[in-house]
Order: sequence, then C-alpha cells, then structure tokens
Amino acid sequence: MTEATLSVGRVAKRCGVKVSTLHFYEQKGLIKSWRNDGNQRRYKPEVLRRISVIKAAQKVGISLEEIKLAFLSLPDNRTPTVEDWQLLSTNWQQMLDARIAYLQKLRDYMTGCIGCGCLSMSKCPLYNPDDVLATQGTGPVILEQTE
Amino acid sequence: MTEATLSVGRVAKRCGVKVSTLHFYEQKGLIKSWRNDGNQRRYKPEVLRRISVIKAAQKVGISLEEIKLAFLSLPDNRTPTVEDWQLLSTNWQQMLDARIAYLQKLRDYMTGCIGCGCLSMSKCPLYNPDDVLATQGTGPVILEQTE
DNA sequence: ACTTTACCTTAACTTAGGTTAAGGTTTTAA
DNA sequence: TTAAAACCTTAACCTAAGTTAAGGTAAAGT
Repeated sequence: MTEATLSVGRVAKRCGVKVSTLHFYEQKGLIKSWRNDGNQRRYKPEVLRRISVIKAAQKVGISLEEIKLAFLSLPDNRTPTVEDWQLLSTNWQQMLDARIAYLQKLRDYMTGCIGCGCLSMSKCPLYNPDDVLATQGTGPVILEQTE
Repeated sequence: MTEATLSVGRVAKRCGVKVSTLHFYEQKGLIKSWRNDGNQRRYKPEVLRRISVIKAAQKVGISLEEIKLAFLSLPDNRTPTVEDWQLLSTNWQQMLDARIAYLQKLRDYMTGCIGCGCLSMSKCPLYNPDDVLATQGTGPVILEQTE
C-alpha cells in the first residue's frame, strides 16, 4: 500500500471513528472507496478531510442528508481545493447564523412565556409552529454535544 | 365532566398534539392522569401548561429526559405557581446561553477550519471533542424546526 | 335503542445515526 | 508457515420521540 492509499482501519484510526462508521458512511454515499484484490476497501487520503468535515458539520447540527447534498457541489473529477471546501462551509455558516438567531429569540421568550401563560397565544414564538427558519426548510437539527 | 377535568381527546385538541403523544408522555412520566369508571383518562387543566412547556422546551432542544428531570422541581401537592414555572425556565435559559455561545464559536471557526485543514489539529473546536459544554453533560440536542 | 365517536391496550413500525454480533476471508508479522 | 490481526458481509440491535394498527369497550348523539 503506497502513501496514496489507505485501508479502512487506518482511516478509522486517523479520524477517530469506528470502521463500522466508515462502512455506514459509504453505504449512505458520503464517502467512496475502491477494492483491492482481496476485496478490501482502499481510500484516497482525500477521504480524511471529507470525514473531518462530516464530523464538524454534525457538530453544528447538520444532518448526514444535508452533508451529502452539500458534497454534491464538490468536484467529481479532481481532489477538492481549499476554495471548494470554503464555498461549502460559507453556505453552512449562513444557515448557522439563522439558527443561532432563532435560538436566541426562543431563549429571550423563554422565561417570560413559560411564566406568564402566553404559551397558548399565537403570538409567542415558543408556541407558534409557523415561525422562522422556513427559509432553510431543513429537517430536525441535531447538535451533538461532547461529554 | 366539570370544567376541572379534561378527557384525553380534549387535551390533545387544545394542545395540538395527538392522543398517542399524551399516552406516550404519561408512560414516560411527564404527565399524570386518573381514570374514570370506564377506565378513561381524566386530567386536571394544569396538564395543559405542562404540555405547552414540554413543547416549548423541545423547541429549544431540550430532551424529554431533561424535561422530566426539570419537572421534578415542581411541587407535587399543589398546582405550580408562576414562580415555580419561572424558576424552571430560568435554569433552561442559562443552559441555552451556553449552547448559543458554543454554536457561535463553532460557526466562527467553520469557514476557516474547513478550508485550511486545521481540522486535524487539536486546537480547533470544530475538531476537538473535549470542548465546552461539559458543564451541562446532557445528551444530544435536538432543535426541532418548523417547515 | 342504536350508531357513531371516543377511548382503551398492546405491539409493531418509523427515522437518524450508528453499533454489535456472527461467521468467514485476507493480510501481516513472527 | 502459521497464528494473529484486520477485513468482509449480512442482519439484528440501540435510543429518541413518537405514530400506526388491531381488536375491543365506553360514552354520546339522534
């Protein structure tokens, strides 16, 4: 195995994830590999960054489905450049801005609304389901926390 | 049924949730009911606020488990007062402050780190798993979004 | 009185993001 | 060369937060 190809165990170790996670990501279409003569997975070093980005994105609450979608904007025929990656993260940043603003708004209403009983009023953003973020129309957000 | 008792269907309608959700919450110990002669659930009107609070808390990413825990601080022998509810939400507010700050930090690192490759460095909060929020030691955060 | 609506319980199913186990093959290291 | 370590696939399992279905009882409306 030259420097340019990595086994699944090696990728797992360098990224701090389990081998089964890599199988899972591949099955979901988030990463790619080819097989050697013995049917074992081989990876380009490029995969390391992909996995780091997946982990970073998950940390800010982006789902694998959204990540997969974003990865569609990466070039197929060449290794992504710094600019390719930055474009991707810039889009996510804007989404994050919206989510942060939304959370702040909810936080600001929290004490007041829970105490006062306006929860049943249609003006309270804590209660109203038709509020904000329709702009992003994404699924549930999972913010993975560290322990 | 006097004004002071509600059937499960009535509670469901007034809170905008399904009957099955109320069964589920009861099973999880988040709400309580008693039974009438025909084995049907009956609720105190107080339950309406509990459910509103559950929904509000979920919206800011608090899990049912955490909500259940927080509800332990409510009085058992009397209907919770405004002060009881406000104490509860004040605690959540502080947690939210921390989460927002953490998200902001991640957002700020997003473009830079994903582009530059520092994702594999231990200093980058996007990569480093031992970062922040250890203060709250909670499970994954789910931010339910509206469509 | 009768029919419809509401309710009951139990069990299985759903999505996301994986993890674990079982049983068999390939690589690597001594 | 042989044993251990790494790898393969398939299938089942896990948590959270519910939802759906099936089969049966209670309550309410006409």
